[in-house]
Amino acid sequence: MPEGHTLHRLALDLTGTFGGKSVRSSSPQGRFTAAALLDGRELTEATAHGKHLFVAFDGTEQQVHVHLGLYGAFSFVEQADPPVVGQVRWRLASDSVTADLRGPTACELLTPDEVEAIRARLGADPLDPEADVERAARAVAASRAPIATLLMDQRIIAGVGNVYRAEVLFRHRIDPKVPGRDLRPSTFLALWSDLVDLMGEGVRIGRIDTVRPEHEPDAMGRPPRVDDHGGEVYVYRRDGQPCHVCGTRVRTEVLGGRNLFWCPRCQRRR
DNA sequence: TAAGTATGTTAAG
DNA sequence: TTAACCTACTTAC
Repeated sequence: MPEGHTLHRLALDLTGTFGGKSVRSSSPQGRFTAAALLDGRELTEATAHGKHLFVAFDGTEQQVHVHLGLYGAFSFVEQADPPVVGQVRWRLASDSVTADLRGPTACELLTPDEVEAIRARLGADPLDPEADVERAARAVAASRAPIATLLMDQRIIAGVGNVYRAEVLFRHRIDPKVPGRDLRPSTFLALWSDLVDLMGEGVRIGRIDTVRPEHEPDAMGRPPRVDDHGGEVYVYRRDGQPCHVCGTRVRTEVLGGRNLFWCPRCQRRR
């Protein structure tokens, strides 16, 4: 379930599990041939920028670059040598833990220049305290594209995916189709600030929860509500169902090749 | 068994 | 703008 929070959490998990240890590295599926070059090396650190993961090893400048794509995932098991199930592109293992990577769009060993080239084309990451928010704000203010498209443009904001964009726009009652240039700068900064909070929470709890306490069903004596993807949300994939705030049916439409979800009543142009 | 779906990106047209 | 790609799981037949 890979939006930016997933990758940052993964970086923490990989560093926590394997950091400072020599690891075994292999590609059971065979498609990551460079895996063998890392076998026996010490994993120094894993880091994330947006939806990209980088894994560094002792004694080489090269890093493994992983992009999970739509359905790539790591799975951790506390076993030294579990049987391989399915298509395992990359297996990392210590004496006691094995991490298997399946279905990534990218899993490759890159030179420092190649790593830098990827980082250079990524925009501000809400999960990076050093992120250049002003640069992102300028790009948004200069664009005629809908804010819903801009939020997912990784060159502007790195790490936001389809769930966070729908949810953060709902939380701020913004019409997804408002052009970036028509958005007040203070509104964009409020969106950004909310993304910092929401995605930080996503890293901590490992899923996307965006519903404010006052809209929690628990507060009204109803059972907790968790959507298919495992989090609690206002509009994402809730098309046809009543808005949690006003009861209007949530709408969906394909925008820029992705499914957009919004409440036509709560999110009106103002 | 087959088809459809998914929190993404890239390259071709 | 569309298709292609990587995988696992759910739903339809």
